[in-house]
Amino acid sequence: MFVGQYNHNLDNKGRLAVPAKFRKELKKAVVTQGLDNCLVLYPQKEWQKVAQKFSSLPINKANNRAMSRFMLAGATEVEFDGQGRIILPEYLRKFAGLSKNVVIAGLYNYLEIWDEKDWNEYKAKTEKNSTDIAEALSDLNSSVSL
Amino acid sequence: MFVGQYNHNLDNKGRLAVPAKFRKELKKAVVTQGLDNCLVLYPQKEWQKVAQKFSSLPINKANNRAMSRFMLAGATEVEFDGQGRIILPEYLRKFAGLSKNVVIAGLYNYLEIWDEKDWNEYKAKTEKNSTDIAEALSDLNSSVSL
DNA sequence: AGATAAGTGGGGATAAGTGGGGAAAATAAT
DNA sequence: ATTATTTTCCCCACTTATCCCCACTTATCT
Repeated sequence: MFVGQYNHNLDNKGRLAVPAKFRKELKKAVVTQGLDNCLVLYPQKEWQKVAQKFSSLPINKANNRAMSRFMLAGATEVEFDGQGRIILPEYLRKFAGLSKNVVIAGLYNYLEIWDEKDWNEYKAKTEKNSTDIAEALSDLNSSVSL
Repeated sequence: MFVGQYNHNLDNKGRLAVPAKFRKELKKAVVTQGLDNCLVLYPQKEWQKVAQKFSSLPINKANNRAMSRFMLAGATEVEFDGQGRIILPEYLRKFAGLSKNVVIAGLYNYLEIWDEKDWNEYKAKTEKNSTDIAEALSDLNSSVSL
């Protein structure tokens, strides 16, 4: 499964090299918009599950419709070239505010793609509050033990 | 299981020799960010449990996402080279403020990795207040896990 | 003190990441 | 319909980082 974070560069053709360790577990993948202004990359299998979930949400709630459109309509299938790179279409790069320096993070069963600057800011914020967040978590869900 | 503390040196390639006594019980391991600014090293088995929990948190809550990113994206699978060393990636060294002198402490079912200076300060502080801290501990007898 | 194991440091081979050129395909224009 | 222009894709080459091995130093055990 996917863990860790890597700093890679987006070249001027919109190509992004997926870390070799992740690549091995990925043949086909789907990239779409994620929360907190990042992109998410699912292996084909995981994507099926996610898409299923969103498409089966009751459509009477406005929030459900919005979320489904966000995730499903924003999605693109990506393939790897000989060097293990994928092409991120312009609208996704724009959405996530990607310039050149990009962070690819493994979140166990999927990947996230961030603009490096945003990632660093988010990380700094989280680390500063990590103790509080951890304590709040364990209040809500006592089964999470560190 | 893991007990005791060792002072080791990080070389300029980011490598850290794991104490031989610990090494014997570890084939594969995962290092990630811990609370109080240290790194945590889990044996593969322990890690599976932890990762499972974090990866299955509902992603609709901001705190859940933050915590998952902290623990999962902060993690790295580490392997031992012929000399029993692991490589700590730059972002983890930076997170824990590791320079050269490092303390590796066994906490029964996992290891902690500290910058030596921080460790000494933390130790001094807690030893001075140990009785107070013990008093404030909630029900050690019940199922509370630290 | 000698022997053995553990920890530390560095160099060379190999793989991973990055950038760019050119062929093929698609689209658009005459 | 043919040509021209743009876009996509594949391949090659370079640079940088990672891994593996060897050698030295320090500590531990008998």
